[in-house]
Amino acid sequence: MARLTLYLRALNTLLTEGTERISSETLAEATGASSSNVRKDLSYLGSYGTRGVGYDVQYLSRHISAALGLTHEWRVAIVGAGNLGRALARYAGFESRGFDVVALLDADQMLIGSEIGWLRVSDVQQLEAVLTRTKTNMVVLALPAAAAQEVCDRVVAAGVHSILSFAPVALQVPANVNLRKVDMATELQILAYHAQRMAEPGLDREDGLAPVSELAERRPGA
Amino acid sequence: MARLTLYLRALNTLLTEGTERISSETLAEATGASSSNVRKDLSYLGSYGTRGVGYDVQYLSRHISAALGLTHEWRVAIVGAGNLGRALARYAGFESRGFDVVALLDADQMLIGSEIGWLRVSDVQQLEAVLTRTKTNMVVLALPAAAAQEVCDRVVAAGVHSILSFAPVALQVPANVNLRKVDMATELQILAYHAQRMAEPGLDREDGLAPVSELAERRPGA
DNA sequence: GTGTGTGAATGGCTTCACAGCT
DNA sequence: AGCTGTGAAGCCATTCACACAC
Repeated sequence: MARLTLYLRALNTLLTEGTERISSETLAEATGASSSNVRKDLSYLGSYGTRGVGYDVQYLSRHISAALGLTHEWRVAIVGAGNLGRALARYAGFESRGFDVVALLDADQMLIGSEIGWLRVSDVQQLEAVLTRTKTNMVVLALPAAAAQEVCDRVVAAGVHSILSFAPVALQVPANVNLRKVDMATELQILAYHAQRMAEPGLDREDGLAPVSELAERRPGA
Repeated sequence: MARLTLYLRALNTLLTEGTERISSETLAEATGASSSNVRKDLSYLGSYGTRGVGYDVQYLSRHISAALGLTHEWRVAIVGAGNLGRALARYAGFESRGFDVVALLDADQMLIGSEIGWLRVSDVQQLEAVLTRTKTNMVVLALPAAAAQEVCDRVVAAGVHSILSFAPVALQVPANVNLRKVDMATELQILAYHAQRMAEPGLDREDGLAPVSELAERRPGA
């Protein structure tokens, strides 16, 4: 599913380069997927390819855009104007893909009223009013764990159904709200885990221990 | 697997609160997983729980840390001192979990030599020297798509096996290198997709169309 | 009774392999 | 010949359900 967005990006790049046709194999290479993966994914959207030839880049790009809901205009508010919030507000990658950042909010009086990029920081106390006025339909939470749930509840109560959270906590939301989470520290920890496994000399020993017991026994009970 | 890091975080919070025991049910709520999920995950590390009682928080926390490789010291270099790179460099969440940010590099002469947080920006031309000097064993790529692959290759050649990329491209790395990707624009697009699906009035109609054909037919061929 | 540990069943995603169209 | 479209098979993760330990 996330792959569709990668296909779309690759296709748009190809478009600007003037490429007109592409095979599943080539598209797979460009996006890091497998060719059967590409074909299966695209077949779910309907059969837009031509056997023996490939896919028409422009035609395909248009259909994926439609399937992804990029016809809709998305108005994004970022809550939290700390390091991350500011970086996101200035990130050009959003605007270029149909996501308008329409508001930036924070609780810090020092920040409220200041300009970040082309936005003025609003007071999070006026969250509801700001979301309504700006017609926000998507919110990005870039704030500390402690404040996240409360703000999240208010965002939901204000009628926003799509939330992307960078706060390192498990937020509780009703079933009709769509919540996605990005957690950078977790990403690093997963890397650390794999790095450790790969460096582990025990991996090439030849007894028949399953990975499970191996892991359990490497650190005997404290 | 990513859940282990969430368990660990929740457990550490509980530790500071003085909680000594926890059930799979409670831990599941705190992390957004299911209780059978928690039990299965933990059973892979060995059987550290007591039937009818639950898990010992401190004991469990220690074992998960070990399993995740947090005994190792991780030295992280961030390549790219743009908005995102600077935000990451100042992000406190890394240091607190055993990841030391030891270098920040960029290609922009305007930035090289300036101070961000407690780091001085190095010239990416001296990448190899910096990585060696700082004993970096993990790299975060926070740079434009166009430059990502080249820098990535150099990082790999310099002997770093763990890379976290924020660049919106599919990077090619050898099999012995661990690469993870975080892509914020993709996250927003996935949200947009789901929001669109939920708003779709066609969802509650009663003909027997499978989702597949429904999607294919919503936008008839151009 | 309470809550873990774990086989069994389920469901989804990925890969394989090849028929069929150009 | 080349490449898509798609059933079939395989694989992994999640959920279910319950025996068992406390």
